[in-house]
Amino acid sequence: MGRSPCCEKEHTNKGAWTKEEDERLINHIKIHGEGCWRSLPKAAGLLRCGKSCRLRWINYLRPDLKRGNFTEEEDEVIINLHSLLGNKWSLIAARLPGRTDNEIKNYWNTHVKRKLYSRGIDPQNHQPLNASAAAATTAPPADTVATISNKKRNSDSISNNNIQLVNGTEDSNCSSGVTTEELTFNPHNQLNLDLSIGLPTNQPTVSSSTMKPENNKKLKQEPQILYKWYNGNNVNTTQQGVCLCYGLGFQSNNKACSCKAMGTAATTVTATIATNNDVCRFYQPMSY
DNA sequence: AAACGGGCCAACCGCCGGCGT
DNA sequence: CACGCCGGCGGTTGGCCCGTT
Repeated sequence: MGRSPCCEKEHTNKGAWTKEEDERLINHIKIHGEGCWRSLPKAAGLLRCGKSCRLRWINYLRPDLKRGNFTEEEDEVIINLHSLLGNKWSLIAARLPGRTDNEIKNYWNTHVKRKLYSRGIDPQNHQPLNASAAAATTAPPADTVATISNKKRNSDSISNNNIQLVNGTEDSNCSSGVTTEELTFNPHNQLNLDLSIGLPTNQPTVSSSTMKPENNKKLKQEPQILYKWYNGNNVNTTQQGVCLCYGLGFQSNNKACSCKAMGTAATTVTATIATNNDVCRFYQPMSY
């Protein structure tokens, strides 16, 4: 069962946006900021669905968008992240400043796929084409393994063959544990993916021994706490930073993993080992 | 010059999760 | 706990553009 439409179908324009509509939208957001998309069209004098306004703004009108061709570096980042995340375009876009999920998705479908095919790589599972054909009969494609389904995103843990997903593990070096999704792919080596947005230091933490479902639930609501923390008294905001982590590496038992830090604004990178569960972690404080 | 076909990309659609009541 | 609203996401579509015949 689908939801009812977000707006009345009648009396709304569809299709390509006119220059005048763009200007109305830009002016409205300049004055009022990004607020309630549902009420925006009426307030801005637009005969458009709120979702349409949002999409137009995010994908086309936003001032921080980087227009133009993708660079080789961006290509490689997209390929690497897609091999880990699958079609999670919004997550991939989060690592490419100025690029939108829609743009990356289109670029993937029109350019990168072809590029990978020309390299003899199956874009679905990032395996050599001939090998992936053989593997298809014996193992699930990488997309199946590496994709965190939206439908399962809230599960505290999921075991599916060699995949284990843990949400909000507070023993991460990202002390906030605000949003952490770890993916442990464990055929023989462990391929670890750690994507998180959090606070690198000074954030109240919960010991793993006290970690219970209700605590986990509490952690998921912490973006509100984060906001207060940054804006509250007695906090020197110049010393704080949002921690944007991305870790990838193969690890061997009890040895430092070979995590490769990605991102350009890193000031330090710390790699550690979690002795309990063989999950490697690091955090990468980002200067504000 | 016209017709055709493929590529590209902005926009739409349907669904989902979070949140407030 | 149930329900409805809203924002966000990924998949798909439709129309424009451009190269080829």
